[in-house]
Amino acid sequence: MTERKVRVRFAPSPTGALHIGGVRTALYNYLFAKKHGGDFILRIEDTDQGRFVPGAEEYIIESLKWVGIEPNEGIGFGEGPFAPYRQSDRKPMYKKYVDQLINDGYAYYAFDTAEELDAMRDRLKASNVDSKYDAITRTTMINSLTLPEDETKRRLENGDAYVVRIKLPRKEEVKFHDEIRGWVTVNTSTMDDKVLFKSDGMPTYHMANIVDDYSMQITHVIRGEEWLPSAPLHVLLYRYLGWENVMPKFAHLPLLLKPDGNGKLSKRDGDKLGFPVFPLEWKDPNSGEISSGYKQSGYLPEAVVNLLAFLGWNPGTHQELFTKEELAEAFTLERVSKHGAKFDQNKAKWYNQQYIRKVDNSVLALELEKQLANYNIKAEKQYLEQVCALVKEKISFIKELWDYSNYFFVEPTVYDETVIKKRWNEKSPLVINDLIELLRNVSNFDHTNIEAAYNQALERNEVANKDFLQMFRVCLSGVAGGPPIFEMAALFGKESTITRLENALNRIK
RNA sequence: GGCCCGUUCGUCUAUCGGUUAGGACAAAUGGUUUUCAUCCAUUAAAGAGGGGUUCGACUCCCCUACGGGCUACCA
Repeated sequence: MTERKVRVRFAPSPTGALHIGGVRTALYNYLFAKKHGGDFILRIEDTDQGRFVPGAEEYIIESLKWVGIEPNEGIGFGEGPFAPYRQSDRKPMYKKYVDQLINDGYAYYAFDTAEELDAMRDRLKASNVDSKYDAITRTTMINSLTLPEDETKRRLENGDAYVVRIKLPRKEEVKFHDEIRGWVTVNTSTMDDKVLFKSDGMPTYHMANIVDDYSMQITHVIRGEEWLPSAPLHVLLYRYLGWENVMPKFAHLPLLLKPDGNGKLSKRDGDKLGFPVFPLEWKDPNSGEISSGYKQSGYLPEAVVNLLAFLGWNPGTHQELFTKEELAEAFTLERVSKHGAKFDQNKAKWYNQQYIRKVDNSVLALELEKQLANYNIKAEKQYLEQVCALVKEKISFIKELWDYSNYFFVEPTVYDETVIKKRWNEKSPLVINDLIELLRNVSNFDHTNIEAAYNQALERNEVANKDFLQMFRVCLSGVAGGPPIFEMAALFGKESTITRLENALNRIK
């Protein structure tokens, strides 16, 4: 094969939300293309009209945009020189090649009805034989191989429903090289005469896939392992169409498995597993069921890219944090693992934490601002940034910003009971009163001065720091944990700090 | 059932015939933070089983077991 520009494609079907395994497949394609200075194409495989789900195509596009793995050609990303990129729009292109296969003796017409096919399968199953439409069984079925030539012609002219099936040799080894798994050999005796062209005039996946990859000059097919069994069929199609010299290289990715170790991750898992399986929130148009998305769950796209990249691939070094660019640089199909990977929530959380810490406070402030809007709270930008700086390393997900910072915006009305029960005593009101008085006289309300006033109040009442510090925190914020107390108070400001103490005094008894 | 692919700590994985089998997440313990989170240190944790090949196998071959995928006029 001559040196061709690397061109890869991600080719999902718009049958629902794109799940996270699909995003990983897209990512690996993207990384591979970037690594080799090639093109990454988005093609929509919608040959099954019955399974079309409205909104799914838009969802796929939005998802890819969110994670930042944008194709440079294809639906939703500027149609390139190989348009159209939606198989339903390419419908007229396929028939020609199907006819070519028939003329060359590699495919044939079949007129069997669904009932007849079922009957054949039942019959074969009953006699414990593999129930497939193959070199043997096709001789007992109704097709252009068993029908007289003029009868076939008559049926076609009459407009009878038909499909076109590939005519596989009875016994022949099909061998192909997978970039991840090495050589794979399958005998055609275990395969069946797959339908290439459906009675509704649409090609099946197998046919459309080969014609499109060929005509879009795809050099590498990087897809999920579920396609491995049909790869020999695809190899045969390239051969029969005379395209073997430009056949793409294949790489079948290991699957993403459910954490409980039972089966592959699927769209239907929705939220059942306790973590999102979709990049974006998805509302099923049929059931109305809403499934959460990584975005809405507070994941950063950079973290999703990084954690997905490591589910089935690793650089062979100890580095675990990679930017998209670094990934593209380091990525090789050679280092993709062969076995399925269970999704690990903890690791995902850890990745997100790492990325949140890297995010600039001003960016987090914007997110916090959005969350505050839900409560009709407005705050100054500078204040928001300072709050974010204090709480950022405590959170794992963006959406937790509010949970960890709400008391910066709303003065507490309830106080952590455990702490109060343990620490509140007859001296507490005295200390607080002294503290209020001392704080009133602090002119420069920064954390050192607050701390000095605090220590003075303790001394006056002969109270030990450890017996009161957390009490102080609870009076100010209502909760037992949080950022350094005096810095927190400094951010509240003098007025609010004093009000909070007064409120606590009135409410706690 | 048939065919294909796979199998290293609980999880993601490193190792490409010779290692005390390494790292990360999670866990446990201790320390720091007089809180939580962070951070630091420490601990525990793995080659599915059986045959070969070899001076020597986690690594190569075979068998078994187990896991996964496919087996539609779905992709």
